[in-house]
Amino acid sequence: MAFRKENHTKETCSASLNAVKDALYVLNGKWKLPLILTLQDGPKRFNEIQKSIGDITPKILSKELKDLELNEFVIRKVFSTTPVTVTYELTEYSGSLDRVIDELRNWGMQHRERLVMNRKTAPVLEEVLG
Amino acid sequence: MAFRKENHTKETCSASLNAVKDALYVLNGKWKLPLILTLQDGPKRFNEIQKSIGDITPKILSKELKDLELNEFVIRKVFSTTPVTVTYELTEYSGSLDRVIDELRNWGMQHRERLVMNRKTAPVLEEVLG
DNA sequence: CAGGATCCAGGAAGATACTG
DNA sequence: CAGTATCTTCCTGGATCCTG
Repeated sequence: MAFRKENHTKETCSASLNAVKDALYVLNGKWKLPLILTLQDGPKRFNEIQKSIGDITPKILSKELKDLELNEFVIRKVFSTTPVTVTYELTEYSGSLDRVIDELRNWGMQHRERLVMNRKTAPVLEEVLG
Repeated sequence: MAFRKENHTKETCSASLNAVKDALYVLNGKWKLPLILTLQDGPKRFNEIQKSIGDITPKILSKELKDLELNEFVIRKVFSTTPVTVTYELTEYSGSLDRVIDELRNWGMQHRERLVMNRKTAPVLEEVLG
């Protein structure tokens, strides 16, 4: 129970806030999740990834993969073929996200159902899902 | 265990993805979390909120509060005093976020520790936390 | 093939001023 | 007090072209 009253000093509170922001930050952006998902099929090469998630430009893909590398979710392997082959694959550590993602997914599903049941339109969600 | 291999069809996968995106969306942005946190102290008025989280402009605060209302995390109450008094307070439903936030917070803390231990600088996190 | 370089568009957020 | 209106700025991400 994060941030509950009994433990609600400024210090613990802002520490908690920062931790949550850390977590949100590594998952945020348009491509992080799709990238992680597609790599769960196994190692893939740059162009394979690009095809599999469609419409991502090389620049963005490159940047996103570097982010994922920095956070140790993805490992980049270079093979000295000609021309060189580069593969990206998920690390074991990336599995630590499973619990978080699972929680987000469950909450997200019930939230959408709730809004629909209440016959409220939810522009914020519609925007995201098209 | 989201997105695990055995259940990895395109349909279930993209449904899961969308649910996660829904959840991320409602928590995202610069002000959603700070706002929820400050309202955990109890109902507050517009200007009180503004002072308590510092540096948010009325326009942004107004918009963020409307988002939180749409998602049913916050309820707006108008009192016919002169001048009118408006309070914002958390709904019970907002408590459903506790589990999610808790999971995010725990993961965020261990992730930061991990990166520090590995002596990797983590630009992505440093940017966020200053 | 695997990316980097350059330029550009759109949305989120800030500054400032104003109103019922 | 509780916002709205307008203008500007910044930042993410996209388009296009280029190279070891």
